Amino acid sequence: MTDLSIGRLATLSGVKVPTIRYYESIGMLDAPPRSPGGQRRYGEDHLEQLRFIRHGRDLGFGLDDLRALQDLSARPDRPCEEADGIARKQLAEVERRIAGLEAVRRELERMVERCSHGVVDECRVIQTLSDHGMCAGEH
Amino acid sequence: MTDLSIGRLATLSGVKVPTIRYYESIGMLDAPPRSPGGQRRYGEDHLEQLRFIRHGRDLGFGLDDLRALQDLSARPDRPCEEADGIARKQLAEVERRIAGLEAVRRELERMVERCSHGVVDECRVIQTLSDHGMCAGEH
DNA sequence: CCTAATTCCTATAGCGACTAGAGGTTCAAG
DNA sequence: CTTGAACCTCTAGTCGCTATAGGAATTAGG
Repeated sequence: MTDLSIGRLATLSGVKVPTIRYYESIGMLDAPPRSPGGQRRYGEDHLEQLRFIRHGRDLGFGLDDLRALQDLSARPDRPCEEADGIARKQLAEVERRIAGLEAVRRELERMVERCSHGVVDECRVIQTLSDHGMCAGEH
Repeated sequence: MTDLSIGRLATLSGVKVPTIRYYESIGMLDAPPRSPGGQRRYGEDHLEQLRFIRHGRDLGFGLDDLRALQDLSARPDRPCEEADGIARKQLAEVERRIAGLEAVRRELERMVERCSHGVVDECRVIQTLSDHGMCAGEH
């Protein structure tokens, strides 16, 4: 029975100490038992739980979605439609964000490429931001 | 001399009314004169300024960067190096974000594709989040 | 066993960039 | 002149943390 301090758990999970306490405070992570002096003492199960959250966050899931996915993973006999739906929704959102950022990247590239390195008055960067007509079709 | 209400300015600029007031409160947008009853009355210059901000926000610039760019655009005789630098920094940031999201998209696609639509216990979505080994190399 | 350094505790406030709501006032159309 | 939409200020909330203050507990070394 491993007996991890919060700092050790932070190192092993890649989640910072204040973030772990924050997760506990909002009910994302189970509250662990405490040492005689009142410090948190975690076990393997907490480490698992925290890695689950961490991985989900890295994939861009919101904490609400992760709570739902956590609840589902605790009920292995239920159909996985809901989990699948959450993942698909997230995939769609990520694709939407990529598409938006690609458009942004193209416009930024045009800005930067055409910059003549002269004075502000002729600067493509400032001009692009000022001339709303150049981007009217994009948003 | 156009004399726009805040609602009209919001419609013309695509920036919401509370956001316009927020921009004024943080000094992003010049405070306009007021009607006898105390309501804001905007001119063309404010519309220009707000469109500049809006366009910059759409391109992902932070308000600090936009403040700097605004200051530069008011000094047309200065070299545009700084503006160029801000734009390049933003382009790099956008490229970084796209790369991250592409990796996320690939992992989400694997999750969703392999979902067998069975029960949670065999669900690829939940498994992927739980099995940290599957993603160890990616973050 | 004692001390010093490190880690831990709670509680509160702040970040960016808004958004929402309450409760009241002004304006413009009919 | 009335009505209802739009406006006003102020405060608090959103998301997911992060930072700070002021202490208490733990651990490593001597």
